[in-house]
Amino acid sequence: MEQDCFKKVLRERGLKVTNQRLLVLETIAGHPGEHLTAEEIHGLARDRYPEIGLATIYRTLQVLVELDVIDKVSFDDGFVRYELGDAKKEKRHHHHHAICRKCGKVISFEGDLLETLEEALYDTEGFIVTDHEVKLTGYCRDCAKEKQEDGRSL
Amino acid sequence: MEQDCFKKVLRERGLKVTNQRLLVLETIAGHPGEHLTAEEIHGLARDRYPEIGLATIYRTLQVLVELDVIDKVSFDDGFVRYELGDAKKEKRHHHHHAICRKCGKVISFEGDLLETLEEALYDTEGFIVTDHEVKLTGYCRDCAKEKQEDGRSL
DNA sequence: ATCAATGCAAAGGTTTTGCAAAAAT
DNA sequence: ATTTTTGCAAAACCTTTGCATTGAT
Repeated sequence: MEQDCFKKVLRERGLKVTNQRLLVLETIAGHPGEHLTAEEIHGLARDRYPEIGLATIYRTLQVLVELDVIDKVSFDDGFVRYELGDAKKEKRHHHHHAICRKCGKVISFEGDLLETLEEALYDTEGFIVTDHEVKLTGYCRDCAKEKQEDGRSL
Repeated sequence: MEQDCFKKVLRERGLKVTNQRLLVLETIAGHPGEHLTAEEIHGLARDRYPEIGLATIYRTLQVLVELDVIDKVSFDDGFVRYELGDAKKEKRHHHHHAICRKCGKVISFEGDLLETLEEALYDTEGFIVTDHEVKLTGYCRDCAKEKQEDGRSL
């Protein structure tokens, strides 16, 4: 059970197991593939626990990031977003994102290209990689089309 | 001359060539390899142009990003940072960053691993990549050592 | 002369913090 | 019983916006 593991990790660090912390984790885990903001998580969590405060969400997210349970991602739209970390489950997944500069649409995909890079970084700098993110920016199919049309009309 | 090219790009888009815009670009160009925040750029720009306002910095940065002259990067420390874009100079450089989770140190390095990924993305999704960033998080040499020691002592 | 860009100050929106009350160990 | 965590509200923070003035074409 995923939850027991989380409880154990909390206790190992001397942190307390609270309903709020379990709920935040469950909320994120319940929306796989999405990139929720703190406020979105707050909204979802309140469905099941109406008195939970936004500050608790933020504080819990910090804890979860620190414990490597979730990852922070940012698509440069002014929000920090969170998604379930891969580190715990398998050795390495490899979630990457392509972000449209025009409409902001995010395409997620997987790929395994970074092993050699990460090894080289350890060899040359002694840097130990615990997570990675590949962020591609550009134009999605629809916006690329529009952009081409705009160019013609100008 | 880099500046004449920039002036041309501005005029092509119907934007005006102002001292402030030139100064912001020069400021960023004058600090290669650094990842300046808006406020840092403001501070540096004011040395040469004391009356320049922070709002102008932000507005100029937006323009420069839109013109592909600079790139936005974020190291999840609450600041958006800017660096000179590579797109203009050569076909593709490939600046990547390794960010220490503990001390925040950023190691920049280069690598060319993404061509196949970008081609695949175009083939499957029609997504046109204009920029990319590889962000590795982990522990730098010093912090990795500390972390190991912390673990022992607990 | 026209229209965009600037500077200032105020507003906006996300995230953090202080503190008393509540909950977990 | 002790210590952490919560919730609320206020504060802090970076960034954007409104508007009159200045500056570029």
